[in-house]
Amino acid sequence: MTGVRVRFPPSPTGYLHVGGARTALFNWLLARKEGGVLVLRIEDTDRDRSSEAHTQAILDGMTWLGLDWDEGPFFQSDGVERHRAQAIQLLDEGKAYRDFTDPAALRAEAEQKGIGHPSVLARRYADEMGEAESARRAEAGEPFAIRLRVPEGSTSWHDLVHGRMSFDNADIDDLVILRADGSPIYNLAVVSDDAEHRITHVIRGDDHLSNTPKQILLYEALGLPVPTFGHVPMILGSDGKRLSKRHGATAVGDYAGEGILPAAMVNFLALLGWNPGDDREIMGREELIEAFSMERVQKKSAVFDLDKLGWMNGQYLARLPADRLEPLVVERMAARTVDDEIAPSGRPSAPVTMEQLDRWRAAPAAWREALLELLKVRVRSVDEIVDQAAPFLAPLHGYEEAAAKKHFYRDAPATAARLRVLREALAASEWTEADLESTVRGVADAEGVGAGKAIHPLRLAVTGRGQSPGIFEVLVLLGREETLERVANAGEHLNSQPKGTA
RNA sequence: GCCCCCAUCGUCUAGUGGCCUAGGAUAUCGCGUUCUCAGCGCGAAGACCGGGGUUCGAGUCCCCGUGGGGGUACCA
Repeated sequence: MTGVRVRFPPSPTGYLHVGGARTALFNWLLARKEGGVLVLRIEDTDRDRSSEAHTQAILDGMTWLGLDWDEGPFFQSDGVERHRAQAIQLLDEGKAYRDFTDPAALRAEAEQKGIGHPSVLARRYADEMGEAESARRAEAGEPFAIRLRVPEGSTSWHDLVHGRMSFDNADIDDLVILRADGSPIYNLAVVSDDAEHRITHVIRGDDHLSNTPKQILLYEALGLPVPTFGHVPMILGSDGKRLSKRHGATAVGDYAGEGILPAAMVNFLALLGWNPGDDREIMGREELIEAFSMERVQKKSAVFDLDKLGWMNGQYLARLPADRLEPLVVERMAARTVDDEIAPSGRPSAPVTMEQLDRWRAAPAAWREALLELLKVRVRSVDEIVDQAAPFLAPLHGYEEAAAKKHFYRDAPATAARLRVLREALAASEWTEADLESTVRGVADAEGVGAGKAIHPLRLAVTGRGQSPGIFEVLVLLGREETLERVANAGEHLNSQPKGTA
């Protein structure tokens, strides 16, 4: 019997957070591994902070990651009648009681009397009042909250990641389960909904560890089957603090926008608090599902390490076939396009001009794919590909300063002369990698200098940068005409430089 | 304050009493390949939080401390 039913219940108060995404992933992996069902439930009971836009953002995040769900999305708010009925049921059965006190006043009084839990006062008042009086005041329309009467003893469970867990009930206060305004409180709502959805395994963040005994008490009071719990570690920022905005991007959508591949993100997230038990790191979806097990989930919280995410993304990028990479590149280019024609190129994350985008689209597929083959192995994100593709798509707007200093201006007259020779040789050369190479090396030999003396200025001349893929591959893609023009431009640039030698 | 969880290289982790002079990955550094960058190959440096036990033997078990995290709401 499989019958595993898990759930992911985000609250739509923001975008899909990487922590939430990781929790969702573990649930998804477990469901897929066991042939079970993943239920998506939007916990929208906090009306003030919830929004439809956020709900959509979360669904989008799930979809982007490729985490599909089998049932839902359900909405917690749709269950309030049931929640309320269950609170009343507990009241009727004497497992809960009415609290007529004012929350702030009760808290103040408890503090003043040195009582840890305000609820002990609430319970005392309820008991002193008696059921008849309580019912009478409720009947009279006096507002009241409903609190669970926590029994004596202790509450324990076997946690899938922490093992045996046990809490003394004396440390658990009589939690409110229904507010005075008739709305249910979170702990009742989750329990009710999870039972309603026949959830068998509650896999959630560590931060719910101390909610668990309260919820178990609720299951028991309501006579509902208690699911299996597994509390996965939280994800922290680089400083060991809870991951938050100030650590940088925390929404999965941010990473989509930075050119991270969903497969890389999934792989990376899976390895945060879990490992397959061997040295594998790059693991595809199916491989992850196959290897996943709650037994290997870590107890220790993990730090979200951008460096490693970047490395992993680079691995995925390098392995992605160019024809599948192409649409992603176009997407990122389009997203970064600006109307300004003279957007500075050569700077990382520079805006993409319409001209570049148009040229890309106009280029033959074979050319685009050849370029991607060259670029994809030397980057960590799709956006870096966009950056590095720029010199191939638009005229140069200047030369990288440090590289120009080194390869142009150090001996400007000689460099200019050499570029002239180079241009002539190139003009006469066959346009294949091998021919270009012997042409360029031939020029260097003839001048009695190392090949680097020809190659580096040439690279700078045609790409405007000090770094690029192999120069001969670059020339082939750039084409004869464009190459000759750029080399000529570089020569002119050097001649017009008053700097002379350095 | 009280309750709870956690603790191996900077980071992700392997390790379930002897296989550990602690393994892998990332990041860092060096060497090689080479026209640069990236990649790739090779190598270096880098950790069992502290103290007590238990045991012939402890990174592994127990206790205390310390540190970090979470909870303690008529938030979710």
